[in-house]
Formats: sequence, C-alpha cells, structure tokens
Amino acid sequence: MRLTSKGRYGVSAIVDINNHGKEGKPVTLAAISERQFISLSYLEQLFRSLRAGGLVRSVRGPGGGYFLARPASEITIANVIQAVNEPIRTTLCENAVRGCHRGKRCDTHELWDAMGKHIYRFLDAVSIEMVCQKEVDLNNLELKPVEDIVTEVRMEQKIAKVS
Amino acid sequence: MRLTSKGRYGVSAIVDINNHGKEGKPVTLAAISERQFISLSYLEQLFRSLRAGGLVRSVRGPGGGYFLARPASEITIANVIQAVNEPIRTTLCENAVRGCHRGKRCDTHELWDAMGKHIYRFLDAVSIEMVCQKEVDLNNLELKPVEDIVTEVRMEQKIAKVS
DNA sequence: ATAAATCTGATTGTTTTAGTCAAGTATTTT
DNA sequence: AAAATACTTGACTAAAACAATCAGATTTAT
Ligand code: FES
Ligand code: FES
Repeated sequence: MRLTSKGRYGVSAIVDINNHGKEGKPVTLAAISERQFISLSYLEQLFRSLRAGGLVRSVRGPGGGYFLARPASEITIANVIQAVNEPIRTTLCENAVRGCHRGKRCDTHELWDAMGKHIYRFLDAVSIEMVCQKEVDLNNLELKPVEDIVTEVRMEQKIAKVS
Repeated sequence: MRLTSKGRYGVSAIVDINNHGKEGKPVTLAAISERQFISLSYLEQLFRSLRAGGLVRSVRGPGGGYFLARPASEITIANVIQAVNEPIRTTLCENAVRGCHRGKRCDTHELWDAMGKHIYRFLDAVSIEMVCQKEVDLNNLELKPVEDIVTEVRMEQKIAKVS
C-alpha cells in the first residue's frame, strides 16, 4: 500500500477547494498553496494527476483556477489517492523475484489481498463531503460488502528485473 | 502507513516457522531462506528485530534455530509489522514542515487518524494461526471496537528539520 | 499589451528501502 | 581439541522512491 505526501496533499487540496470555493468561482492553486502550506510548484504537479483523473476541472487565465469536476459527495478518498499515487498495491506477486513464489501462491497471499480490500473499503467509503462535515464519525462507517469491491485493488505493473 | 518487503518477509518467516517447526525442533534461517526465497543475510537482519520484539526465541549452535516465543494464536500481524518496521503512521502532524498546520489540526487530520485505526484493527485482528488455517475468511473478521484500540497507532518520532 | 493563471517537461536532491558483507560468539558433533 | 553449525552484530552500499523545484509555454481576462 502506498500513502505518501502526494496522497495527503491531494486530499487536502480537494478538501480545500470544496471548503473555500464559493459561488461558481474557481479556486487558484496560489490560494490553496497559502492555506495548506503546500508549494505552488508541487501543487501544479499534483493537479496534473487530479485533472487527468477527472476529479477537477480547470479554467485558465486570470480569474481562473480549479473546480471539483463532480459534487464532493461523489468524490471518494480512494479516487484521490488513486489519481495521484499509482494504484494501491498490497500483494507482491506477479513481479516478485524473491519472497513470492512464482506459479503457486505464497502462504501470505490471501492475507495481503484481504488487507488491501480492507483498506480500500475504507478509502472508498469516505467522500470528500464527509471529511468536510465534521459531524460524520469516520470510525464507524458503513462499508460496502467485500463482494462489491470491483477488485479495484490492483497490482502494480512493473517489469520484473532479471539479475 | 508503511508496509514494505520487510513486513511481508517478516510475516512470511513467522508463518514458515509455525508451518514447518515440528516437535520442539527449532527452524533454521537457512531453511526459511530456501522455502521462502529470502536471502539468508536479509533474514538475519530481520530476525534481529523479531527477537528484539519478543516474537521469537533462538537456540544457537548446531541444531539451533528459532522458535516462536508464544503460540501462533497469540501473535498478530500487527505485532510482526511493528517489530520489523517502525511504528505505523498515518497522520503527518507533529513533525510536519508543510502541509500540516502547526498548532491547529489540519482539515484532514481526523481522516488519516481514522484510517490508521481502521488499518490497525485489521492487523490486530489477524493472528499467525489464522493465516496458517486456510479456513478462516479474512474478509469477514470480527474487529475489536475502536474504543479498545490502545492508540497503538503511533506517530513516528523524528526530528523536524529546519531549513 | 500585460498580467494572471494554468500547463508541461525535465531535472534535482534527499530519504528510504533492500540487500550485502565481514567478523564474532555460542554450541554441538566428531 | 577441532571443526562445523548456526545465531549475532555492526557497518556498509546500491538502487529505488519520493519530495520538490525550475524554466518555459499557453491561455485568457482586463
Ligand atoms: S503475495 Fe505472495 S504470491 Fe501473492
Ligand atoms: S494530519 Fe495534519 S494536523 Fe494532523
């Protein structure tokens, strides 16, 4: 699994837009930068991914900035993390040189797989709107049943190196 | 959060001891190395932490090796991860230079905190024994209530750098 | 025109991770 | 006693991932 500053900052930025974007006015990266203490350059880099992921819409030129591409209630943390990070990964197989046995699954495969689903269910259950509404108790969420997880927990695509 | 090869290999190694250690005979690192495709040197490094964490007992000399220090049912994945990795961390505050506002908590603090607890509840609910028994459905676990989590989700202790 | 913004590609420095190496100690077997 | 087995320890290195920056280009409101 990978939760880095990129993921954190991504969520912070999206939350910021939702909290401070008023009446059809887009939010500038400069404003986000000041409020969230994230450098402008870094935000620019982040918003490439967020835009590519379809989470924000941009308006260029003076008076421009960013909107959320859809209502905050329909943007999940999982969406953001996946937009800025590479896909969540918890199992190591497929491209493993050591540790995971090629062909047959190792004894811990199901553990990591279950863990990935567990984490994903959380990230998928929390929307940006919920983060903004302080009333929601994030510690007692209704999670989707495991069956409904569209195996969004993907493996990382990487070329296995042969030594 | 941090789940690295070290954590994976740590769990694999402990599981291996439980699966292959028979009748009072300790398991050698060489054996684990062969079965789990982990280099001996790396295992040596890993078992420092596992031993320091009180998860395994060692016997030196020929015929020596490692035992589990307590029954597999009483060793959780959380125990292993915490023994080999540094403590799990999901919030970024305390030592953050950017992103997280010093003094007041940032808008996403509760999110990351809840996420940390969510992950920990899983790691804490799964024992090595459960991983070995293939019948257990890791996707539908009984998790401890959040109140019982002894805030084992700790922050990383690190000196904040001043630039 | 000018300025305010987003956009884009590339690059850099730092930290973390993964893995190795060499030397040492305890214990059993021969 | 010697040799072999296996854990123990400290230090070290290479490679990858991460965080962050920079320079320049493009769009558009005024
Ligand atoms: S995680 Fe080891 S085989 Fe999938
Ligand atoms: S995570 Fe931002 S203040 Fe704690």
